[in-house]
Amino acid sequence: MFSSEMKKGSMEMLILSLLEARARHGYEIGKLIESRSGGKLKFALPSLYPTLLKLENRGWIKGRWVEKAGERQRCFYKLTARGRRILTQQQENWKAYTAAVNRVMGTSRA
Amino acid sequence: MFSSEMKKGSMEMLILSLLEARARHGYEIGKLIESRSGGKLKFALPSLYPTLLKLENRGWIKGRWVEKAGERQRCFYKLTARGRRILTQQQENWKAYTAAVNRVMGTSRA
DNA sequence: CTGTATAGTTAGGCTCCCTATATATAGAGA
DNA sequence: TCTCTATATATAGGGAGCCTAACTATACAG
Repeated sequence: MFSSEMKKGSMEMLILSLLEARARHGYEIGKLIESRSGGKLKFALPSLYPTLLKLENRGWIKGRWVEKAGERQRCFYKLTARGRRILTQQQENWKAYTAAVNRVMGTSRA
Repeated sequence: MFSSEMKKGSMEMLILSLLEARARHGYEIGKLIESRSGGKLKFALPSLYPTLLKLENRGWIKGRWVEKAGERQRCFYKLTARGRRILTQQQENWKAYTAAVNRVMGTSRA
């Protein structure tokens, strides 16, 4: 639905924000973004996994592999204390950014 | 102020929207985005000029070189009829996108 | 005569997200 | 039985957008 250009920069914030409530695995995060946006916002799954690793390397999330009998193993990620602080920053930044874009456009007819 | 990743995809729409009122040259567009956003939103000038050429090649804007005595020549771009239609689409798309992102984040605590 | 604002250009590079492809398991339908 | 779909993760290679560095050139202020 939306171009990949427009979506750049928002995947990180969305992942962090979905992990705020509880630990989730990659596939679930991808599906949640899609369903909660009413199918409008989607990210390709192979884009998601490297991003999760990157966020873990930064110490913003922490993954734990879980293996159940007769099930494929899955990695559940949870938000770290640092990730929570970063999320707050990113959400404030997002608000300021959309406000700035809207302000430039809103006054364009002046 | 904002990361280059976050800004991806918005430069085009902002250029088109600033040309809605009247023809402007590249430098003016860059400075207008900065001033109208209260200095928060900035694009590097060398990024602006190739984007203007790209938009012209797509037929969304039309440039005209103006030379005045004792002044450096400047290229004034104006919005074409097609560019005006594209702008409307992009603005609707932008609204839908920000709404989708906010919806995913807003329900993240559920 | 030096610095700053104006105005535009070229070159090279980084990051994000994409598609294509591969692996593996479970369940539904023909 | 065979195929398709959903679940779940990973690697490789590439396109697009914006960045910085460095340059040309004019006008004006100090």
